[in-house]
Amino acid sequence: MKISTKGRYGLRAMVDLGVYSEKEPVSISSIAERQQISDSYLEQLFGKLKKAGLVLSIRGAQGGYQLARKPEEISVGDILRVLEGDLMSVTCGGDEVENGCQASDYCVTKYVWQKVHEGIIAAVDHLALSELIEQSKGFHGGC
Amino acid sequence: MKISTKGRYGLRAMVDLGVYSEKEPVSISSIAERQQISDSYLEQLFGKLKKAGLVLSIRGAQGGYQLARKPEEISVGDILRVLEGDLMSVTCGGDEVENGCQASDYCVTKYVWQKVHEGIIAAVDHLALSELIEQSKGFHGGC
DNA sequence: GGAAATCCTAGTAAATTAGTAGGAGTTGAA
DNA sequence: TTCAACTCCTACTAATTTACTAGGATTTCC
Repeated sequence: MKISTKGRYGLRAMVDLGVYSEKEPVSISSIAERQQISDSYLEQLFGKLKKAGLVLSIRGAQGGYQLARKPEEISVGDILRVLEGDLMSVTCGGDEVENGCQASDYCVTKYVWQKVHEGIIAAVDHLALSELIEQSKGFHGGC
Repeated sequence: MKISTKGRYGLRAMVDLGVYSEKEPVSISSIAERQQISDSYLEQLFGKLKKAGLVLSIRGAQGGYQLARKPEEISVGDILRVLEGDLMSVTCGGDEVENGCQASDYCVTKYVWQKVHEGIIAAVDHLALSELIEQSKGFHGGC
């Protein structure tokens, strides 16, 4: 159970974007350089983020990306859900009762996955991107 | 971000074990049959569970497995940690500050992974296997 | 017109997951 | 004492997912 690079890189990139795109759009390549992430990989992530309506793009020279909403209105959960897919997918049961669940399957364990899911969601949805951006602004140098 | 079959199967198997092993040891094959899981795959999982001290085994004919502790003293977290490895590993920073963390890496995001980790742990460590066993006993039929 | 950018899709190497296979060792019971 | 029912162990493999890379098409400012 771990977060993939999509989520890790993507979140870092969004914080970066929040810090640097207040006035002008920010290009993928500048984020990539600052964050030490491959250009083309980041491109893909921003494709998803755009499709999900979290960022907006300006094409052509001097173009780039900006946050689509105020960073207070974007939660970390919004970002991770786009990049990681469902956070904690509980296949057994879920919405459709029909599929998957065999007779001998104790669905008791489903309760566990729900609890875990709730724990993750609580952590991630109550945290706004703006908080990370603020922290990041007052933060210089290594770890 | 999802739980693998190791965690899902393993947890179900442990509940099954709790239900059926009160008097006699329970064989892998009987669990496998009830839970519709491959024998040899389950074997591997029980290898780990045994090594971790969560179950104990009785070899030879009429042998099998039993819980090593009272189910109230085994948390779901104990089980999942054994089977899934660390729940939510936060590579950046973590214990060693030295490795991985480059100059341009905003460690702000590390805060997020800690929060998520705490959320998962809270859900999973405060839930005893016994609770699932009880639920499961009063539960017959499909989902 | 050309450079700087987004956009889009396909491919691919590496890692992980999920599961098989096969055999060696142990033990209770017929 | 032999056999069947077990655990134990480890190596192998197929499928899936992850983490990229590559290359080109399109848009737009200067």
